Amino acid sequence: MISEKFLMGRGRHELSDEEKQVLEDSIGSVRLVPARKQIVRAGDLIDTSTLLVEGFVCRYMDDREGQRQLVAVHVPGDFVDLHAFPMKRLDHDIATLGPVKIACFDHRTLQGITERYPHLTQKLWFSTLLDAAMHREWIFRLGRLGAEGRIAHLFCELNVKLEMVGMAVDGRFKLPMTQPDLAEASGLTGVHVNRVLRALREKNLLTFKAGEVNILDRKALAAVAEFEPQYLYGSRGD
Amino acid sequence: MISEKFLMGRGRHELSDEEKQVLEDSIGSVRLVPARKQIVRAGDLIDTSTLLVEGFVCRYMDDREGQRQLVAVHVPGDFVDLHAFPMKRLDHDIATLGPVKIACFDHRTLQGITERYPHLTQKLWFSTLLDAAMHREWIFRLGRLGAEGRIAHLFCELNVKLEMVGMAVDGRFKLPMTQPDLAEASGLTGVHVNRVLRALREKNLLTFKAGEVNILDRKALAAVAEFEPQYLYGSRGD
DNA sequence: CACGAGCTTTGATATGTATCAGTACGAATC
DNA sequence: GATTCGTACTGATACATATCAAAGCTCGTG
Repeated sequence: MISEKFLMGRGRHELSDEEKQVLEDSIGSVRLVPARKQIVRAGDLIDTSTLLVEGFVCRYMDDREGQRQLVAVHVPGDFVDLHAFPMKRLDHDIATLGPVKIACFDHRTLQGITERYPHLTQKLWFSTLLDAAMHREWIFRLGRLGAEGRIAHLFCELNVKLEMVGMAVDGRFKLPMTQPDLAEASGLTGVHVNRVLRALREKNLLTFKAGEVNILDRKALAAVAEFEPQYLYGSRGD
Repeated sequence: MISEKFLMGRGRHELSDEEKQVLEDSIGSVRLVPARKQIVRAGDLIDTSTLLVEGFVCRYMDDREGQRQLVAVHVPGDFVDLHAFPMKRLDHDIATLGPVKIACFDHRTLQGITERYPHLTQKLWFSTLLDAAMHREWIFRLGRLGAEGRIAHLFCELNVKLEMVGMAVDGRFKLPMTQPDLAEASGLTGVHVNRVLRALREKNLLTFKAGEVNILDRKALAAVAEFEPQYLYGSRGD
């Protein structure tokens, strides 16, 4: 099932078999996209939304000098631009990090879901709000944490998200990002990211080498990051 | 009509008279809350959502030392914690800035709307995504702008939002925030906010005195802030 | 197999913002 | 009319991060 990772670890079990099937049958096409390609440009009118099946994509905005600020990093199972369905346009760009596989959902098909499946619709809504919760956490990260905390927080978040879809084991996972990418996600320069990574390495908190993250001391890293993962689950009661 | 400002300036006209009435009739109670009171605490299970009718509220998260980071400032017409309806819990706190009037919507009532009024439901969904768009803009603001840009951006955003509901005229509006509040919204210290405000004043861009903002040079201020307001309208095609 | 482009790493210096330590002012309270 | 408390403002110094410059490394490509 192509959509099997959707909401995995965040209430996928609350979808009925019928709902899972409706979602799966709503997939219009599946595409492969190479690394470092733009998928959507800010301002474009769009009529499909994208579920990430394999690989990593990011969302970002450019400042006046063309410098990027990443606003989200997505992993398999994320409905990357579902919010474009109610919004019609995107206010930012989306690009791949590594090579990816994506599933496209036509907005007319999604429209049909909202008319016939209110519970499934609410789950789709819910998934867009998980993104909003992550956005808030990033605001906190950039507003209140120093450089080490920001980088540490990013790795903590990715680790939990990847664990939920079985792509991180024991604090180890692949991540097709460079140091300048981490800088763009953290409001720092590439040079400084390099020094921060060394500091984290020397404290035996984590290593990041050749696109491979290894979290050595999860608890200490979370402390540096002031990281509390509840927001990733939607803070639900169950 | 208590809910008359909901989506005002962002597609309220796309709601039918029936839908407006359904929304109005869904109001469970209207409450007055004094300034500087917490309305919702992070982690609480909640079963109502709050439409802001009059006044200002903010959402925020605390760091380990109890320092706040504001993640949003809300103005009348904003459905402050509608996202708590699909989410059940909040991952952050909500507090009033000045005294406010709020309208409460029971989640069971909202549930009924999602089952019977798919178009209205989509508008509610849309309104939560406007918040997400603002969150993204704040990430950009904190990640890529310096102190002057951050403060300028905040004022630009509030000006546009307040204009949409008729509460800002010609760049002038009331804002019950202190300099330390601005600092908490901008990832700065209160002391530095004070210097930044002086700089903006000396450049004849804006004044902020006794809770009253006066934007003197809107265009120049927007330039400092790298501010482009499309995101506030939901980037819609119309 | 050599080359080049982008990534990683390092050092020296510059700059922006925080921190510390107050003073001044204004509005509410007695 | 004096007092108090929060808010606004100022100066001196410390620190974190940016900027500039350059060398080494890696991997894909011709």
